Amino acid sequence: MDQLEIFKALSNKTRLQILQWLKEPEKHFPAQEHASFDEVGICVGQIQQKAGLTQSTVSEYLSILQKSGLLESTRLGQWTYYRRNEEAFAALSNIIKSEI
Amino acid sequence: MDQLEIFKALSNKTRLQILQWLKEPEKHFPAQEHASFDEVGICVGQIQQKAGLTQSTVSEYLSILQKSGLLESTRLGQWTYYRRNEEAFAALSNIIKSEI
DNA sequence: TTGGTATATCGGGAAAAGTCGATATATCTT
DNA sequence: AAGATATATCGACTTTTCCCGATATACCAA
Repeated sequence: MDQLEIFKALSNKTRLQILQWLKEPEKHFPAQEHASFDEVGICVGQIQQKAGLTQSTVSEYLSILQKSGLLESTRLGQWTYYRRNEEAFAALSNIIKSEI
Repeated sequence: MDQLEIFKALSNKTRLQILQWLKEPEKHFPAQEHASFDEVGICVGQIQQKAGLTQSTVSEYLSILQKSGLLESTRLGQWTYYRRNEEAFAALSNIIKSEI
């Protein structure tokens, strides 16, 4: 758990927004055909549309969030789904309370 | 409480380090003549020495941390003392647990 | 009021992050 | 195998951050 890397990942408006959207997918995204929200999360395309940035930018943002540990990804067919890693958030909360 | 501003403030190795030092001042800094650790914190010069960066850089870093709310400052004579704002850390921990 | 010390601010060069379009890769369909 | 779709990666340009030296400001002491 690299604190610095996590804080860098969180230092961007759009990435913070994405994390919030993924907290309540059914509230922020239309139903998906090929996979369920709960199991694998949301695919890149849906997130990209909502973010209003280019595909390459959003793909990279998701990668940054994943490398930090805050998101997890699952590849299903031609789609990559991202979902929150709630354990990482809990751990971060504790780190701030006790270590930082 | 501007989350983005806080995370940006935390996105630097030296600034994270400073926060840790200020958590246990007596452990990381020599005794001060003009003020007590508990009441006002540590003066810029002490922090600068320990950080090994220039005075201007450290002064700016402390200002960034203060603007984010994580530090508070007190001016006493020609010295400015910085100390942690523990409430801000607690609030941040809660935000991560519940909002982000 | 002059000089000394502590801190803040300013201007700039280097490095990193933001963001894009183009292209590569992976997978599906036919 | 060929074309279509989804995602990842690359190269380039712009903006932000890092960090410095120089200078300004504030306060103190004589």
